[in-house]
Amino acid sequence: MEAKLPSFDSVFSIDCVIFGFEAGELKILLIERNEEPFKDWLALPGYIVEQDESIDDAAERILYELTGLRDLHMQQFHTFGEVNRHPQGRVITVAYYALIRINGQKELRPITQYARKAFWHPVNELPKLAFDHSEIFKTAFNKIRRRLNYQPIAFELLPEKFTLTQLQSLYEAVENKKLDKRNFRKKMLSYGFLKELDEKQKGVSYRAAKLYKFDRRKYAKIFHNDMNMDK
Amino acid sequence: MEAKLPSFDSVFSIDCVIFGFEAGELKILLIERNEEPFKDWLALPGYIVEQDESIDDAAERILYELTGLRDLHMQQFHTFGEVNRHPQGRVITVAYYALIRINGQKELRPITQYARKAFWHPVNELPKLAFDHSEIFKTAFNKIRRRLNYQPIAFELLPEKFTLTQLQSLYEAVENKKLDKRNFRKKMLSYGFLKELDEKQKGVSYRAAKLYKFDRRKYAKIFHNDMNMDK
DNA sequence: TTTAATGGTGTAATTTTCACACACTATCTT
DNA sequence: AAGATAGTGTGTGAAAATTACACCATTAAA
Repeated sequence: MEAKLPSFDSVFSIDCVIFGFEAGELKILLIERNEEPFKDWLALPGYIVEQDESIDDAAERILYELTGLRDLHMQQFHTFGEVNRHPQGRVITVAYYALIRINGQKELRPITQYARKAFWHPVNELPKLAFDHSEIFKTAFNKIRRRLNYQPIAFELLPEKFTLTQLQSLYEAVENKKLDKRNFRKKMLSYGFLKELDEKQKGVSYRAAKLYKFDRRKYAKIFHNDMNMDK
Repeated sequence: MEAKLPSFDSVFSIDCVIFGFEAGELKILLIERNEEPFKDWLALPGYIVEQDESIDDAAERILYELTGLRDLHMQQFHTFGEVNRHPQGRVITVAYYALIRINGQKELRPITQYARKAFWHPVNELPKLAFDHSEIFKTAFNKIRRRLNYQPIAFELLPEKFTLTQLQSLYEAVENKKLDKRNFRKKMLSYGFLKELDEKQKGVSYRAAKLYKFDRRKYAKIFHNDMNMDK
């Protein structure tokens, strides 16, 4: 290979905005940094891309190293390239998001020393984050807020078996407004991609709700072209 | 500034997908390359980002140098980071799109030697392009096709004063299907952001159509989200 | 058995979408 | 000046989707 390309001290990085839903609240995954710059600050999980890995691969690796999480389906959403966004030099960062089930028991455990810990934090009361991560988060949140209405992303945040009320409260959390219960149910069920199970909720001290499951096959059949849920 | 960042031979580039609309056809701007690799191939206008410019600034500069076009409102839409997308080394490219009025007379004239010429080409019969530019184009086209239905991007492609038939034929070109004239007009006018002018079309050999203008103020008032095309 | 908490259900009014056909007008041709 | 040509401009009814709205049912705990 000829070395015709210029050689700059330029660096690519990846930052991840990982959304989860727990106790009726939307949360994101943060780390506590253990290195300069911004040592001790809270930040999005993020690090530098190696030369011989694609950015998609890098995103997976970096998230794993900082949080112990693996095999999520991450999605690139924006690239941030202001000259001074990193105090130590030119770093362009490609930002990814993913939506996952928190599940209470999934252990978060940084593999590298670069992060001291990783934990879930509600999106409503986020502190100031390192670098331009607050802006990155805002962009991500706007993206998923829109996407919720035409892509089946809600089901990635809920347990595999969920009640209609849980589904509704997720929509309410993301859109930040109350929805009408009857209309919400009617509409969701009318799509035809929710499979009613024979099971009921357990361990609640009130009437147990039916459990449902998202049926990916039916969904794909119904919206076979692009994943268009609206209109 | 401490030099803590690793020093890789990694390069950022920008590629631009510039859409225009002329004679009922959707077109994009291509260049003929004058340098290896892919010398003599057709490609999207694109080049390498300098160290001291933001990626948005770089996009403007690069488009200007390769095509002579300036001051378009470009929008980042995806970053391509496969390891081997560039035969000479690691190059991650941030892709932008813009929609502009072709206007027949806008001169296209590369400033650098890097492109031999720049010209409009219909999107329907695109040849194979250099690098992964065919894929980049496809991604861009899908983006604007969706966006057309919830953002006022059509008006950037039309002359300032246009007829409803022109507007309709643009929608038909992008969505690739015929629309009903009466319903289309009724719907467009019902939004309330088209301003009917006192002028008529000129120089046509049939009944002249009324001209309309897109009223940005009214649009902003009605859909009080900001007018920018991302999110 | 009562209470507290949430689950589950239907109908009517309104709005939006869609399908559909013909007369009008400006220009060009002969 | 008469006719041909080509695109402009308009309304209605049917069907579908959206909204507003209130009460009884079930479970567990007190």
